[in-house]
Amino acid sequence: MRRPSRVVGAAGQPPDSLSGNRAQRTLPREARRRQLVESTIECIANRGLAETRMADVAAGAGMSVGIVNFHFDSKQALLAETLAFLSDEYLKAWDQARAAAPGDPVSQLEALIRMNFEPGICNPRRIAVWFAFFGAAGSRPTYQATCQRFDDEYLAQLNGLFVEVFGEAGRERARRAAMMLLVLWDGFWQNILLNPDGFDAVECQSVCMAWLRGVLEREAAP
Amino acid sequence: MRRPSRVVGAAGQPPDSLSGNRAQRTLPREARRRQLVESTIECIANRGLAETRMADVAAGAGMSVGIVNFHFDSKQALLAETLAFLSDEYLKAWDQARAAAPGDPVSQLEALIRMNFEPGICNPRRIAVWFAFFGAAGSRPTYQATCQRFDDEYLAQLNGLFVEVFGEAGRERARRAAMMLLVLWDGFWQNILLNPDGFDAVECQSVCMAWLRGVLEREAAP
Amino acid sequence: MRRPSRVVGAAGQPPDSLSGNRAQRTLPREARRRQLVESTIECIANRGLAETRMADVAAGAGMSVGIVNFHFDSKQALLAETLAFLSDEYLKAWDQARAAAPGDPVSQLEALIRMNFEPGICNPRRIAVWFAFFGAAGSRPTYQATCQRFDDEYLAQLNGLFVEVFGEAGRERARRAAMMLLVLWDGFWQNILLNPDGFDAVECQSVCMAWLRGVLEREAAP
Amino acid sequence: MRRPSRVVGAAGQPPDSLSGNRAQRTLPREARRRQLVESTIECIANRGLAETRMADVAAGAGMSVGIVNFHFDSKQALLAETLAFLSDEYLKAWDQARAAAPGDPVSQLEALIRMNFEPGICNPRRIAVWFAFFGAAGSRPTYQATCQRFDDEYLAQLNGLFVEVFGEAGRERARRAAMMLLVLWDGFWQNILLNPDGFDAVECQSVCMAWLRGVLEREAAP
DNA sequence: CATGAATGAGTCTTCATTCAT
DNA sequence: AATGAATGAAGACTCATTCAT
Repeated sequence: MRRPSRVVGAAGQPPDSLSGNRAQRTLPREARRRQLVESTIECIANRGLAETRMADVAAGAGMSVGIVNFHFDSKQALLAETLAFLSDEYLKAWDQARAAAPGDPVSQLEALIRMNFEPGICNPRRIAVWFAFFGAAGSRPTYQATCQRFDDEYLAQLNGLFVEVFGEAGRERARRAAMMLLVLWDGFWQNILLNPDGFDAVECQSVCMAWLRGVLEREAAP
Repeated sequence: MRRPSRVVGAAGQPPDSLSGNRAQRTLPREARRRQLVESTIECIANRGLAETRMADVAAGAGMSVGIVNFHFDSKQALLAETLAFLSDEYLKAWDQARAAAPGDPVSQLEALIRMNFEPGICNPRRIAVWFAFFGAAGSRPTYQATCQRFDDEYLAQLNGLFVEVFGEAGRERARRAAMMLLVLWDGFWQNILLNPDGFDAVECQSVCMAWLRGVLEREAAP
Repeated sequence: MRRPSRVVGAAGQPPDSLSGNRAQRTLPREARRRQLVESTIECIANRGLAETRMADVAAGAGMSVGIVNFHFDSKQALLAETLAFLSDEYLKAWDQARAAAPGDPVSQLEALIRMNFEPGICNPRRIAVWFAFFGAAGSRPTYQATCQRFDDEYLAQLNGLFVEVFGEAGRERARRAAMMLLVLWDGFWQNILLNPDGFDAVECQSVCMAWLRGVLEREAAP
Repeated sequence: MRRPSRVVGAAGQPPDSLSGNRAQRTLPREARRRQLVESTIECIANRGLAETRMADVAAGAGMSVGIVNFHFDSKQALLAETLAFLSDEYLKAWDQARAAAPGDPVSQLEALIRMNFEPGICNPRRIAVWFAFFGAAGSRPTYQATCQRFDDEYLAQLNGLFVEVFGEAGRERARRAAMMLLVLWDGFWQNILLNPDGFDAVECQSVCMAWLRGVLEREAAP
């Protein structure tokens, strides 16, 4: 666990100093919030959602407990923000993957599959945090809403890509393929979390790719 | 030293009261434990794992708080038992599905797919509870172990069935198909939990079936 | 810990049996109470007064919890009875020691000193129980009263013996000697309890005897 | 997740309130711990060890329950600290008594006797607390260890003083005298606790002094 | 009489939130 | 803004006592 490292200037410094590092002393509001959210992610990954204390989060960020409640009205707000942060991170990775890939639907799909098993997105800590929220989502409409909203969006995009592949006549096939792909990601993530010895990201990715090839071949073949 | 909690019971009530929800005074040990586990499942489904109080569980079972700790040494023990109960229930459904189906591997696989989306197994309450435990598994080795042990077993059985289908030469294909099927179930469950409007059990089952048919056709075709 | 050994007849036996062992089935009330008191002493010696549970006492006596409350209205009553039992046991040992010794005051005093360090009276378990009650006596007038009443009696008797030795003129000396002896016993007991490595009963007794000899010599000498 | 305990404090009260029994908001860590320990002593004296509740201790110190666990990890830790505090207090009184007295062994011994019956050390409340711990010591090795360690030390010091008096040839007499004195203190304390009507500190002290004079005279006489 | 499951008030402990400094 | 001691409601767990069987 990170030791509390004073982010603000050395304490010896007179508080009324007008020197240039005064700006440092008060980090931008957003930077502080970001630090706290990342500490929250660490804590949840390490100890679980229910075992994450405000004090742990504060200590992990090298701040005092008071400051957490200063930046987030309540623990619930901090957790909601943390989930939003993860969602956003994933959304950005998604958009970036599409933007960086060639425009043809197959390349786009392959890029998304790759993205979903990249270490930055698909690592045990991140997955543990996602599932901590999923576990609470059953009884927390807020979390469920956040997750659902994104799912709808991703499903729609995947659907669009498969429609490009299968054509208008393959609308139903496209829909099912989109569902399959979305579900495969979730399922693999879950198994990477719960059965890390049996599943590793590289193989999971390759199974997804193989599935995609199969789907496309059957399209081409008959 | 504690004072007697109740010197005279709410004994005004006639013993032949019709309020049937009052549990019988004495019941077999296992029956009581079972009642408490089922109340726990209800509570977790309703309020979540972290928000489930011993008092809620007791109230849900129409008992007093003391009796919960009488039958389970601690809240953790109760939760562990609840997960074990769910695991066992699923295992029984699995075995029963296989036993009731014709012996050929395809029938067996179809039976398992059907089982996984049957209302008794795949309903929002049950899934919420499963995911509550998955969410905590990231930080609770006990839960992870319970989940992992079963996963290994199911993966092995699915693998065996697909080997029967694909033959010895298709060992690698069988392995991947087994992983795919396992993962599909998990992924669909997750989406039924998080996006109930977008996914319903019937359609999920049909997508799984379609996937299976596709896998088999490709086996038969070339 | 003794295992619960059914005192009553084998359960197979018809309850309405009129056979002779029926008398066995229901042990005399006093015998039952005595068993429970002795179990209480064991428990207090092993775990302490505060850590002694009614259930422990019952288990130690091989009975059910219900029977304890049947024989003693409350835990307090059981504890009070236990202290009374110890007091009585000590009183009997005292009287017996005096009765068995020659009538001269010195022999009587020596007999009492010997009695106070006999294994039946002065053993770590008994002492631990005594001090458990002394510790509570500070805040429990009932205990204090029991202890005080006996102390007064013993002090008076010792006083009488020393008056016999010192004569009417030595009334004050007798009073002080009596106090000293009473206090020596208490103090040695305490040290046997708290510092068993530094104090053993045999040496304590011998120091008491030496003190007594000293007192008597000084009487004889000048 | 817990709801805020108090959204708006009883803030109507002006900060310059005269209710002096309200502790200052922030005080040195040690000062707070000290306050709590002293409240603990009061509680044990009033209600006994087993009947002392954390809430009582907090209330007695004019603080909230939470702060007790903030300064002491558990009730056990608080009690252990309280015993340590008493031990330390006694040790200091002991050392101070010796330091303030003339260097000759007899003066030292007299000073120690006086100290042991001074109101600051030998008062009903303090004694009740000591015996509460002694009573629990039988089943709590921690307490026993604390008591024993000091006893050994005091016995050694007394032994040293009596050796000075009796000379090398009187080693055995010195040892016994040391034991006697230690034991007299304990015994008198016990009787002051249990039989306050029969024993008062002043007379106890005088009996000890008389005993000491007797021991010394016998040394001088023959 | 005897049993032991059941009851529930009481206790310790935790921790989100507040607020004097 | 920042700190961290302080607050106190809430929850897990204990255990004397009761009572249906």
